Amino acid sequence: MDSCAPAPAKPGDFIRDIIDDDLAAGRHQKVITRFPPEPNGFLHIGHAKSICLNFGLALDYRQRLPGSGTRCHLRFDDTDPAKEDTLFEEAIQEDVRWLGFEWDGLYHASDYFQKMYECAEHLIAQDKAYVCSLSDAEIKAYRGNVTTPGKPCQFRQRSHDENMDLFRRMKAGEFKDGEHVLRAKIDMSNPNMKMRDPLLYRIRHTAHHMTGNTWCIYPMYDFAHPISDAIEGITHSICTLEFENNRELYDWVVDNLIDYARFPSRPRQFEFARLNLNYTVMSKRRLLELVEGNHVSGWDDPRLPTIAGLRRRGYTPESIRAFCAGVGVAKANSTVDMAQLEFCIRDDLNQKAPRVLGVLKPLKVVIENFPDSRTEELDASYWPHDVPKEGTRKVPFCREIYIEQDDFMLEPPKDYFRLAPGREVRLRYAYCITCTDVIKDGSGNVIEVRCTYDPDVKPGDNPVGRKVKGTIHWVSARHAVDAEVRLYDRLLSEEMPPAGKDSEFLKAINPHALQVLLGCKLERSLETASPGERYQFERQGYFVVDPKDSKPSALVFNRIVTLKDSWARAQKK
RNA sequence: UGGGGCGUCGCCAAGUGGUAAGGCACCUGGUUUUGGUCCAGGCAUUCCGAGGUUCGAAUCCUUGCGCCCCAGCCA
Repeated sequence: MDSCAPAPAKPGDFIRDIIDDDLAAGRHQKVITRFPPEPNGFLHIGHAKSICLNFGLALDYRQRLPGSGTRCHLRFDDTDPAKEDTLFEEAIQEDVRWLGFEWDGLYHASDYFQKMYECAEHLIAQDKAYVCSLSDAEIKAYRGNVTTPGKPCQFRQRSHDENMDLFRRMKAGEFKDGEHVLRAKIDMSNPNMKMRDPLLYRIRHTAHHMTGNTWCIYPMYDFAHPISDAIEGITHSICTLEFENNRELYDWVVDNLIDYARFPSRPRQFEFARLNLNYTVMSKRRLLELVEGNHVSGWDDPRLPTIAGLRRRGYTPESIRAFCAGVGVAKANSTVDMAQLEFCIRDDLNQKAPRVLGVLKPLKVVIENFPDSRTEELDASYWPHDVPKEGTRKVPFCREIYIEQDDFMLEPPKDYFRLAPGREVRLRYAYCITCTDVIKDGSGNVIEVRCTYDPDVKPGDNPVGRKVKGTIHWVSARHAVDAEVRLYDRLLSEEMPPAGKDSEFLKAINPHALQVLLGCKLERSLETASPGERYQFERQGYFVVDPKDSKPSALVFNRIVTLKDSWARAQKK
């Protein structure tokens, strides 16, 4: 803020309202949040919403409460050794940083395994937990269902001593996976199914990527999460709506341990609606299926809504943050329109991406009255009049050029103002040309267009006495740089993937989500474009030099997003 | 069916008893050497429905309806 004008009424959201209230009531003097991914997959744009919320909260309140210790942790929720991996942890850290956030402390739930174990023994000592030796099928049966209360099993009566002995032997590795579990002793007939003596620990003879073989019993999420939060002094533990039922258990765990464990805070859980986007999939299961089933090239495939995918697609962190801010934080389940995300990247790149000329589907044009021996070097601005930036390059103009196939029509409709037999168009930054003839192949396809140019109208000038409505892009045939261009579009061709539990959604994959174009003709200046650089190919869209596959000798561009195209939209009607 | 949540424009979303913000999308028109950008205008007499309280209700009460979540030794 460099203005002394009163800050505009901040949008705010219900979480900030709660925090403001907590601060005003003196319940907290600082705010500590955390972003707690499980390292078993890549982050996607839904996580970005949570990241922006949690880290954003820390940033905002640190400003308001300087020196208070307000912060946001990154914590890996690594309580299930079978699914988690260091590989994912590295990718997650890279993604969080790329989005523009830095954590105040990196933690693992596994850092607290010893403490959690002690808490479990404490609960046993307090008769608040017991070792249950039912099979998983029996546990399920005893739990009842949403309309039928569960019922206690015989093991619920075990003595403290027996429970303690069994639990210690579980830890010592005396039992096989599944033989016993530790459960909270709460209420088997509680209307909230999460409270029907939930499992706290299970036996897993599996090496953990952080703790190795130190443990063969691992805490469940509902036990590990509140304890981790409380140990770290988290004040506001923000999660998604599906955990609303778990909040009662979260509170039970904290309340039953807070005096014993002397937690530095009494954290509270708050739930907000996770992000859903149409024309794509966001669930871990579906993303995993796409990757492992080789339906995409990997976690960073530009068709995916993963952070890595969006990054490779050419999205900017700023655009993703703007998107998250625009979407807001609330409690109603919702599905945001992909058009909103596309708007954000166009809006950002409009100011950031230099304009260049590139012909994707080339059609040769010969300008008959332009000498073959001549080359003109024309000035072309990198920026349109409305972007306040300086910079130009020279583009060579010759007798033979390429234009876009879509910019020529044999029998154009009246409102088509590009090139057609007898029609005149302006070549961007160059001359006006008139089509005098076309050359077709054996099957009647136009393979070359013959034109003449008006030497009296200098590049940059307007012809006198007539108006030339259309301007098209072009590239000098002799100077063009060949490139591969990957045209990306929405992952799915349907707004919502079929609901099926299985792989139904695969049928909704948009076959045109990736179209590879070879032999595209780009202007000479792009020869030295380097990986990660973004450009606007005028009249077509925003493109990025693929960070992985592009080589100086074999350029590869990814289409980030098309430009809005009111002509194409009008055509559909 | 028990419990927990949620229902404001096509999609998000403010609003917390004083007479429906904003963004996206869409539609009009203008500017334009990008059919881009930008600019101007339009876009909910009504807030899931029905009653009620009140001078006044999206906001309070009652009662329906709809949708989501919970029956993993996943998170």
